[in-house]
Amino acid sequence: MDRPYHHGDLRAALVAAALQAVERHGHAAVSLRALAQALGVSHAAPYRHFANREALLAAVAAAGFASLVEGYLAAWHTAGAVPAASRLRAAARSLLTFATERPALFRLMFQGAPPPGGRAAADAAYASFAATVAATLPGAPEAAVKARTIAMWSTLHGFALLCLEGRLRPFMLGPLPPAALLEAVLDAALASPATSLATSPAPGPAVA
Amino acid sequence: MDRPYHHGDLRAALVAAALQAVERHGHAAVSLRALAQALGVSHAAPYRHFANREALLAAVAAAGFASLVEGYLAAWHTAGAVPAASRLRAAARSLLTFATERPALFRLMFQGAPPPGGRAAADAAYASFAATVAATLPGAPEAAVKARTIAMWSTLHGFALLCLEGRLRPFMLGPLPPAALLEAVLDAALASPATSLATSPAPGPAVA
DNA sequence: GGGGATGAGTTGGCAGTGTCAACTTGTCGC
DNA sequence: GCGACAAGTTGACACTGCCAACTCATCCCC
Repeated sequence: MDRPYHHGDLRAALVAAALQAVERHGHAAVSLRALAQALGVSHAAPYRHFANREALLAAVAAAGFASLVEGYLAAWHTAGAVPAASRLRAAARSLLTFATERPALFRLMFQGAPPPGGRAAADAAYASFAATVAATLPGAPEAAVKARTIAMWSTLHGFALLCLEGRLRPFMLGPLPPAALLEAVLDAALASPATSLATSPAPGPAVA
Repeated sequence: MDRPYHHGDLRAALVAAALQAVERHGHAAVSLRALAQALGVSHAAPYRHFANREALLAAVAAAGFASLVEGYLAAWHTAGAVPAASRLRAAARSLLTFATERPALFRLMFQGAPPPGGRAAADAAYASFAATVAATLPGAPEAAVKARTIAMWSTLHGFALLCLEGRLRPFMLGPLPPAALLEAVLDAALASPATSLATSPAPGPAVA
């Protein structure tokens, strides 16, 4: 049986294969030519569907974001009618689980400046996250909610990356069991400090 | 004037040139061949000093860590006799400054699993950080100190990366001025939640 | 139903990369 | 002076992303 001239849905097949390759060997090791060969098409065929390598990886990252919010919202909803803080904790835990279970994909999603076309998926994911955080702070002023959202995101994002990059070495933990560390970090992420929202004369971060 | 056969200190020259290239164009764009050409040596000369590209980049990252702790400790010491929390805040601010002022170098330092030989510099940097955090928590039990250290690191690390990757978009900040956000994140990082250090049956993070 | 138009896939090639093996050149110690 | 050894060179291989020119299949329209 010889393959037909037209593949059928090469674009989707490429994204799927690239996702698999990313998860298996990291996004640095994906080669368009290797993917094409694995799918039985010629080495230039991918360029009919993606402008370049980066565009294909952006599509993979978008799929990753979709999967991330799916798990996040599922955790949020199945947590049910427990206090809002507990729901948020459950959702945050699902975030960290995603990061540690699919490290290479997570890296791809958050590494490097996001490509122009790839911002939509990331923005949508942020929207879901922000909504759940806001739900735990009813009546708080907008600026305080936004600050809390980004602070919490920072803690979770930083911890996720430190974990999956193998940056947390045993000597840093000492007698502290990993599970306890996880809980402590969740405590830190969820704790709401008395945020001093007075504008102070400090250098601000670059906001793109 | 023709160059002598032996370069003199090609190794140091390579690291310096690579550092410059990283800061200018990002570590993905450094090419051993281009560096060699720029230094007036043949394309294979770098392999006399570095086993491969990764080893050279590891040396650059190590230099970055040295520079990072230099600035960090300077900020810590010049903060002087103010309360411990303020000193730590000043030091933390220097960390974020480093990240936003030298984004490409920071990325290189923390991205991807650290190479076997490149752990020493990162470990030394962590030691400085941990020492300053511990100084603000006199008398606290070891596990609590370690948990606080990593939680604080997570927040700072995450915020730094979100900033320098351009992940913080204007719509996420709304009316919140960047300087206020910075302060809010520092508040969150420095706040000490009532850490529940009881071991709970939750999946722990992978610790390498 | 014949016949373009057009999207999808192919072949071939270019420039550039990391890496290795074999060779040459300089330097230093005996 | 000479031989060992480190440092640098040449040449090659396999691989990559990307582009231009070409071919094939399909679909719409008269």
